[in-house]
Amino acid sequence: MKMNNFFDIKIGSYLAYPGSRNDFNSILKSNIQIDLGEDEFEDIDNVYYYPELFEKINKNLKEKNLYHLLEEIENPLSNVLMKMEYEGIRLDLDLINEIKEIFEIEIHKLEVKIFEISEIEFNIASPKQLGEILFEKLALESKPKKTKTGQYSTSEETLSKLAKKHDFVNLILEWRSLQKLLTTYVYSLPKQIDQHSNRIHTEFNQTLTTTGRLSSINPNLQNIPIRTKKGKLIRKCFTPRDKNYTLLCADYSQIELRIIASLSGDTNMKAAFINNEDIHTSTAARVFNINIDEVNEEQRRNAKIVNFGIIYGVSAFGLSNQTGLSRSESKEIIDNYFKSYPKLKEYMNNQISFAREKGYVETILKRKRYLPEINSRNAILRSSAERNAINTPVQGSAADIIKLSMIRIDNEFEKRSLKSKLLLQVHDELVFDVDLAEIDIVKEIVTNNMENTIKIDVPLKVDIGNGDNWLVAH
DNA sequence: GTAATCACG
DNA sequence: ACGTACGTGATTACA
Repeated sequence: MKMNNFFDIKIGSYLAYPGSRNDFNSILKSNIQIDLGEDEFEDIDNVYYYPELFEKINKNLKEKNLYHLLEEIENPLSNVLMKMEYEGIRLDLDLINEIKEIFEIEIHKLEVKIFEISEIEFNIASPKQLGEILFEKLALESKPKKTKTGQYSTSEETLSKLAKKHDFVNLILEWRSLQKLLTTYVYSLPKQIDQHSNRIHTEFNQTLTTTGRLSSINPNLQNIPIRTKKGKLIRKCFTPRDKNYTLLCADYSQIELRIIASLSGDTNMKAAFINNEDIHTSTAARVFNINIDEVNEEQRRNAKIVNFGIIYGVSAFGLSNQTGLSRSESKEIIDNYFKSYPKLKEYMNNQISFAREKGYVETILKRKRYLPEINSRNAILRSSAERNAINTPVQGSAADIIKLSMIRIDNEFEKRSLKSKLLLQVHDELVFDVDLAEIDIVKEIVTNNMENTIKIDVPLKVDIGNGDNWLVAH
């Protein structure tokens, strides 16, 4: 076969493990979006025997400008993920059993109190039964909110509003969060410890998300609790492999906002990051037209919500929902926001135009997401595609950056024959099991690669720390 | 199997 | 005039 017309695909050199979800065929389908039609092949070696397939792949890579993404990111990453899955992470069984006892005593107390008030035992976990108790037996609300299937809504949001007036609802909320922690983490994680390695081996899916992020299953180690006091106890159970090791956590500070600052080229937002300002405080100062040192907690909190909203494709309605501000106040804040960061509005409109014209949007490494509904006559579908057009380049570029960092860090570890291992990726964070003797060099390698592997128009900043468990390392 | 809920970035 | 934030996975209840 003549190779001159083809890119030199190094297929096979990376895909070391049979049966992986992240095989070459899946990567082509999801990340490169190559439709192989009826020509699907299971065994990667086959591609060498089917010149027409080989040609089809190369034609796609060339047309879509995706050779680099396949060759420099997704293929080598599959090998890094394989090693992370193989390595696993240690769970402190004694500690999680202590936590189990504490939680079980507490949840039992809650149940006694709840049934005292309801005067009848019912299944608190059943939204249907709970709705009937709350809104019929106890009649806590005159016109209760319903879900789309006609059931009473008992979501956290609905219940939190009710809880101000009725303490009973607080008991339900506490029971729910405790039940969640018990079933999803305390009971389930110990069952997932591998018999041979005594460690938990998650599986990373490289070919699932629409934006280029990874996902994690069996168990999902990308949603280990951290936001609440009790949740933090769960995170504390993840520990280094032994007393000669420490867990190291490195996370990007505000990577998505830095990316949108860079992509939009907005001078004001770029300046905030270049001057190492607190972005939410800076935003509050601009939006509310006050000095940085005059920003109060509430203003910063609202500015933070707007900053996130911008990344998601904000509307005045969505903002007022999140903040409790009125619709008109929200509109005013958003108007001020775009006056403060004028290029951002322009950038968002440009992304939408780009998607309408080309049918897709792309990240800084040319990862593409196709948005066929961007030209739909259905306003709901169209606005959804427009929000995707804004959000995907931001979320996806962050995924590009951390993926390339992971590959570089892995290469560096191999080159220096370090014992320390990359264990987990949580979207903007990497977790390592670090040999204490290597801590200084590992910190240097990790920070340097995460901050400098891909340059954008503002500095990337990494917070790094280590300790005897995942909670204190953070 | 789907809906509802809630854990994370 | 419309309905409303982006991306995931696990658990439980229930049709």
